[in-house]
Amino acid sequence: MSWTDERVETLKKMWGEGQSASQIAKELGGVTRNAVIGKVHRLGLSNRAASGTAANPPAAKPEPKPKPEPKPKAAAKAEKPEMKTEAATPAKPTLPARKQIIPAGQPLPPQPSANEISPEALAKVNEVEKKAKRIGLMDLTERTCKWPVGDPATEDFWFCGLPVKQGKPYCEAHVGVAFQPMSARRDRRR
DNA sequence: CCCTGATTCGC
DNA sequence: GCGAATCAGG
Repeated sequence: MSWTDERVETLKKMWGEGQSASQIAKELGGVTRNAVIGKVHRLGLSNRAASGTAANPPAAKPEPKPKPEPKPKAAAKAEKPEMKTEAATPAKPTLPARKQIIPAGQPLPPQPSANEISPEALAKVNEVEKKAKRIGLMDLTERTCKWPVGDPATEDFWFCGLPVKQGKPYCEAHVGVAFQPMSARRDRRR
């Protein structure tokens, strides 16, 4: 793939909209986020306002930075910065979403009531639940999907456990059914 | 671990 | 000009 006018245009547009390099790369296809970033720089449209990272407001780049020469190559990597700041997470005592603790056999009332969720999203969830890690409450971490599956009062209860969609408590698929846009949720039918 | 953008440098 | 590898940070 090469940087055709069209592709560059899309790149500019998306970058302007604040899309991440990886998203842009995904959209364009055939390129990696590195390629996108590289192009962005070459085009000179780098710093998108004062972003959270790479702060360099005024003049502050007189660091020639000779050459760290940080490549011992074949040397074993027995070095670990290890900036462990956060201790282990002791598992959450409460369920992340939806109240539960309902005796088995009872008609589960709310639950992510299907029916008014986009069919596509539901289908996706069904697929995903086949590959789910099926982890237990104690195995939940910041990056595991916390979507509960099954009846908590039964042995047949587990959490999705797939990688979360960064920031969100659920994986891609479950985010889809968990956070429905108001617009899509309201009055589907018709 | 996941992700971000920034830089370098052989091609 | 290009972008993988690397770096630096969240």
